Amino acid sequence: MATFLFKTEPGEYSFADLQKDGVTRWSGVSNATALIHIRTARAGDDVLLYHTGDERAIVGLARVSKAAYEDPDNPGKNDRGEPRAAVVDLKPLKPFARPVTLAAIKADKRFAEFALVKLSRLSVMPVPPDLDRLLRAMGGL
DNA sequence: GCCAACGTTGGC
DNA sequence: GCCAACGTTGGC
Repeated sequence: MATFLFKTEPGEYSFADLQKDGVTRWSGVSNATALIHIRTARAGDDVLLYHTGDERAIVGLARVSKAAYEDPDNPGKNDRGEPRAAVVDLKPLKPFARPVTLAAIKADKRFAEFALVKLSRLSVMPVPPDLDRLLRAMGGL
């Protein structure tokens, strides 16, 4: 099972909103690289939710409850026959006991090659298993 | 508010 | 196909 990191602007949709909703369709990803990653998401995969803007921290753990599918509100295929706009359904698992800040991640050399650090504009990225374990430990999970 | 680091668009 | 101009994201 894979783990991903999804970014969100908490003023638009926060982990608390996800907890309130119970399940949500994660739509609006338009960046080509982010779409490549989200298309690989399967039911049961985990998602670390990161708040951009003022918070800049991983705040919660969520789970993919429905694998990547074509966004019904933005249908169409790309030239490889994949959904042009891919979405997943996401449900909350639990908030981090301690949010893991971007500053803490950047301060740790083990994260030097992590996409969150290297590709600051990428909104959906895979989390390697070793970094996944580290982040959960740092977050008090 | 600024701007670095991208991605996208359109003229050629 | 190249690249200048423009737009966007998100950290600072």
